[in-house]
Amino acid sequence: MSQESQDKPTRERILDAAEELFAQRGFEGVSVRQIMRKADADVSLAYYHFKSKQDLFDQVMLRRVEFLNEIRLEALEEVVGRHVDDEPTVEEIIGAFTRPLLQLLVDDHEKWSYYYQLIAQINNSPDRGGALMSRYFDPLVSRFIEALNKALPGSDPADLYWSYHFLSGALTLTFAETGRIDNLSGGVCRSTNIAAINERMHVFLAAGFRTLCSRPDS
Amino acid sequence: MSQESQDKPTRERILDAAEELFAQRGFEGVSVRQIMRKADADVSLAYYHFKSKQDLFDQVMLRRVEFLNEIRLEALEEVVGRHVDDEPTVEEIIGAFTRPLLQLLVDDHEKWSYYYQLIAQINNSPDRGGALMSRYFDPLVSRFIEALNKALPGSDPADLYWSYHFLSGALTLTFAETGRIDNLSGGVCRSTNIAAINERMHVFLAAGFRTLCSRPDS
DNA sequence: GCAGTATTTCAACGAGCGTTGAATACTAGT
DNA sequence: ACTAGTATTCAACGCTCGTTGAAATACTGC
Repeated sequence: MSQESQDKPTRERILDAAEELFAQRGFEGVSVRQIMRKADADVSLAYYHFKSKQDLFDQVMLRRVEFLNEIRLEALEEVVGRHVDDEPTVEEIIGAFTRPLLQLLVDDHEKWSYYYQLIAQINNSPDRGGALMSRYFDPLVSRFIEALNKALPGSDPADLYWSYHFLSGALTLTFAETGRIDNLSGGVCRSTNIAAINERMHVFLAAGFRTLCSRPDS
Repeated sequence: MSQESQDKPTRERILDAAEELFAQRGFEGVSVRQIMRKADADVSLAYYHFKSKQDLFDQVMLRRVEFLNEIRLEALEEVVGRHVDDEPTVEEIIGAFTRPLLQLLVDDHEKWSYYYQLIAQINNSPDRGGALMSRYFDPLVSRFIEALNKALPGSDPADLYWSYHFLSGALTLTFAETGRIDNLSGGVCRSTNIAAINERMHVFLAAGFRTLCSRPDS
């Protein structure tokens, strides 16, 4: 249980409650009344602070996305700046893409885990998932793919985009924290073990990129 | 638009309509009335053929899962049987895991695409996704991981399970057909281009498995 | 202490929700 | 034609939904 009804402003309490519930049950799976019950505030306050349920959802998304894009872009620029004559490696670029996210999860799991779960659901939602993810993340992603293209010279663009697609799926399922790997592995692996993920994810993904994007032309 | 109200039995028409709508908007995002409107049948017929909305959802899942598990197990046994003295390669095993699914999508896209989208959503649903996926697929997945363990002798089990986790994320996002890669790539790649996926997915994933599961002990 | 604004409470609206029971139509077998 | 079972229609139940308007309160600067 998360402790609500602190001294936070009402608007933030609503956003926190909405973030958690939307993450777990989706936009349609949660009612405004349930959100406001969790935020410990009257139903109609939702419509004082936000225009509609949809607007509340949008504000939940927007609250954190800009910060995420900033720190990931800084991480990319950092690894690029570290190389003056040559290009960064695939591993370094993918690390810049994934590590800032994992670091936030380590620093403040309560704050970020629900948001990541929400992103995971949206990324895999056939309804409007593609459009939403593109709107919020594609400018950043294009920068990363550009860098990867330089690190893997002569790659077929389609190979690069499909590689990123596989990366995106692996990353967001990891953030969904569904507990399935806990069941499957009989406890050997845990969804919430960020250190274990941090050791492995970039290794797996960089190998995929390298092999798919460096194969001989077909 | 899919053509409903054919000469199919009512129960199947309901399942078809429910499958499509659940896939696109999730369990809570669709009402029984909407399903029955699409199935071109009276609302109460849903409760003649099924016990409840939840039961209808379960039957949608169960209708196809057994067949999927059968053909994928056969594909695995086929590649194992092809090797009498040695073990199948990682590529062959992953191909047995993914190719039957892709083949069905090629053979009858109308029939399978909504079901795959539903699986994609469930796999990334923090609420009950982990439990559902484990229930339906883990017996089969364990067989594949066993085979992969033989193909990658001496692997750390945690590396194997995490590798499968990344595979699962990449596979289900691909099945979600969200159209995001269409946006991102500016049309270079298309979510529905199964041939392009079939060329690339097993290459990317097998490289990930090999590299992560064969690295020196840390 | 008062004006004015920002926030919160209360009560209600029409609509759609999941679900049910009773009445009707259809399809065999005798 | 009668019956028995299966399939379908119709009307309705209590409930929750998203949203709104007006009244009440709390807060802020003068």
